[in-house]
Amino acid sequence: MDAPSPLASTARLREHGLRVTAQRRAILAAFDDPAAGHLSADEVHESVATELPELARATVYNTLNEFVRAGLLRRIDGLGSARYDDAADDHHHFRCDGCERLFDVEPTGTEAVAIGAGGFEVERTEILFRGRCPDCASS
Amino acid sequence: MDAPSPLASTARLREHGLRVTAQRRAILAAFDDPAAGHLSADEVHESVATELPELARATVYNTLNEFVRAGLLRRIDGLGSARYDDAADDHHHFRCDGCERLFDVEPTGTEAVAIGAGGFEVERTEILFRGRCPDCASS
DNA sequence: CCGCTGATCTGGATGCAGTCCAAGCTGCGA
DNA sequence: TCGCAGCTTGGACTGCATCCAGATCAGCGG
Repeated sequence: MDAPSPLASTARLREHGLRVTAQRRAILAAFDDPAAGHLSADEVHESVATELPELARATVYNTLNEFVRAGLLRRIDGLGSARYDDAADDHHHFRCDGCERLFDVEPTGTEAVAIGAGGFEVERTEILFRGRCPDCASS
Repeated sequence: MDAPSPLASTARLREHGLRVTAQRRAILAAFDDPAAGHLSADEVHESVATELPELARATVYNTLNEFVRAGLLRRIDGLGSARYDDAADDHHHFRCDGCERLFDVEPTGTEAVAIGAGGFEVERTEILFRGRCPDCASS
């Protein structure tokens, strides 16, 4: 298993051609906790507050956008506010119409999906399932 | 082919258990033009303005939400503002990272996609492709 | 190791999609 | 035709997100 550490954050930033700053390391590190998942900009801001109390909200927004552009994070829309996801492991999502929660899922048969024709160069395929989660299904 | 008409709008509203009002018919009719596609709330408001100049913005928002809940329309997030799509024909989308445009596509192999386990009751599967559209790919 | 410079950070103002609310209106079932 | 639950209105309001100008800093060349 890969241990999260300041070193790891620094390395990942450099690999993606980004300058390394304390702010960027802290923001990226907020996504190391696998239990956190699907953080909003304000949750990131809050999560980093203990380490960097001065961090401006604008910096969080700028940095998250930058990370998405660089391919470090994925942006998830459709919940009230934008949420972000570690792009490293590629999973997909299930959105419950009952409790509105978002779950990570790993569907099968995704390799078969393709656009027939048209000259589109597909770089990524995101699949969103909707319906009822196990909890809401039994009620 | 199915001819768009006031009658058709009225019937579709009733079928979905919705009250029929002039506002609702006009808003639903805005999606009859297949060339329009992916309308934002304000574009709907503008499109209906010639017929119903008094239509309140709040009504457009309320009604679009209602239509999505009823299954008449689909909501598309991720562009600057929310956009809406006729839910009748089920297609998927391609988002170009170059020009930011959204295209309708009809991928193959979608039937094979499924969530292995976990007790999720899937009602709908939305697939979003990302990459470069034909125009942007050649540049 | 030092200084430069363009990228980054700050924080406060600003923009704007979308929601809320109270009052008036209306579709439609009885 | 009548009544009322549900719809519409419009103006106020919320909150996510961006913009801006000045201060700061990472990283490179010397």
